Amino acid sequence: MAWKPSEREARGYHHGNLREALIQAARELIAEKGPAGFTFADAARSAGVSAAAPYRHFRDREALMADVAREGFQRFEAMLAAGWAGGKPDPITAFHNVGKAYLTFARTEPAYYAAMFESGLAPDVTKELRASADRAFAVLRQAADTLVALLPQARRPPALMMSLHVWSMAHGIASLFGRGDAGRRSLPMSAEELLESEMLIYMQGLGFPQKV
Amino acid sequence: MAWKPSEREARGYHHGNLREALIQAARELIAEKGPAGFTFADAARSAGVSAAAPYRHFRDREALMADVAREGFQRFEAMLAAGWAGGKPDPITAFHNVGKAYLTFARTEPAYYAAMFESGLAPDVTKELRASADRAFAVLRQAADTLVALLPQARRPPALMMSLHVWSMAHGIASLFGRGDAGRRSLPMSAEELLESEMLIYMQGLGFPQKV
DNA sequence: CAGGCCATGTTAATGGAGTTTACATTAAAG
DNA sequence: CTTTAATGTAAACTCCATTAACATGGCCTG
Repeated sequence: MAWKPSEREARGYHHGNLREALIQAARELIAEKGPAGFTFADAARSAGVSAAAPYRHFRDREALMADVAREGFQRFEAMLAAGWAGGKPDPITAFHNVGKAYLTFARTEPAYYAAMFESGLAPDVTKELRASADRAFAVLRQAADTLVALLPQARRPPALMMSLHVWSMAHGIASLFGRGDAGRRSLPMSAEELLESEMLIYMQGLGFPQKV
Repeated sequence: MAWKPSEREARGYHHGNLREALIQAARELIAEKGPAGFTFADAARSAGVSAAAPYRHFRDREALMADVAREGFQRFEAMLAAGWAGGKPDPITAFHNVGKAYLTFARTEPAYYAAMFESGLAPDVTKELRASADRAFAVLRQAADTLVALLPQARRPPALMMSLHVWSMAHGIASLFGRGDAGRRSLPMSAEELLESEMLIYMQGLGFPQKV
């Protein structure tokens, strides 16, 4: 009775990298059925191991979710930083690119995005989670620092406030219209166009010129 | 063997208004443990009936959630409309009051808000749900109509776009900073102040005067 | 290269909870 | 008084979480 000899042969008794495999499985399940749509046992099944195996790597389901979110924030940070591109070609264009990167991430990585923002996870269940989230926000914050420095000192808004404003715009649009999932609202324009125009008007209100 | 005679006497064999009682129970459970934090059976337990009773009123958990959300959108609409107050005392002030009402709703009715926006419910699982959501948005939309009419025709933005922008701001802030739940990020200012300043800058960008 | 440690998985057992079907009771109508 | 639809109940069934006891094999040490 050779019980699934191929699988066992393929990976042996030990999985080799179960931790990452579980995170990957969780991502796929979240993408399929939402952040509440999987159980610890489901993740184990998807990874091809017994239901007890995950306990060697994660205390419980929430710990697994927290690690998915942490990984997500790391990639998010990288994506926002790539959008900013050190302020090239000019700070204002680069700022808009950060906004685009935000929406691109939400659309191309809905599973990470859901784990990060819609899983009901407290931002500081873990020191590491909180830290990675802060690092991602810091990209936005630092971009805002650069931008306000372009304005005459008398009319500089607080950079923290400005970064919170832009974060709320991007997050609002991503949450409401950002994902391709069937159920979303239809729009007369794309989420990207919507955010672009919103940021444009906002920055006009702060007295930025359209271009540098 | 008088099994809980008092309760039975109090309501008789039939509950009388189980449907509403289940919605109420769901709200309390959502407020406690988040939109994923309750089951059909939990709701039944909270309402004081057996686990199978809810099936007489709702096809499944999702149908119950949809009705909570529908009720939520109705109250939401009323709250936004009260904030608008027909454009009194003046349209710009009234518009800001709509924003405040949005945040107030998110804070004072976190259960409704979660069911409406964070439950993973598709906007059109139900005709009624979709309709009630549209009616709530229509308040914002109509306020925007009134506002753009204040601008000289040459510089009028599309009112639909403007309403989507403001919706995304309010929703973004409510989602990120709006609830008192322990886990949220700390801020240098209140969510209300943040939204107020954001809308102010945005409207300045559109060329609105600070006051009428 | 042998021996043994220990991280990693497996099986099995237990307890608890959710869902669902078949049956029971009440209220209201004829 | 009987019928019938609405409303609940009870119990079977399935699945999940969790733990304990055992198995495997990679890798360090001598």
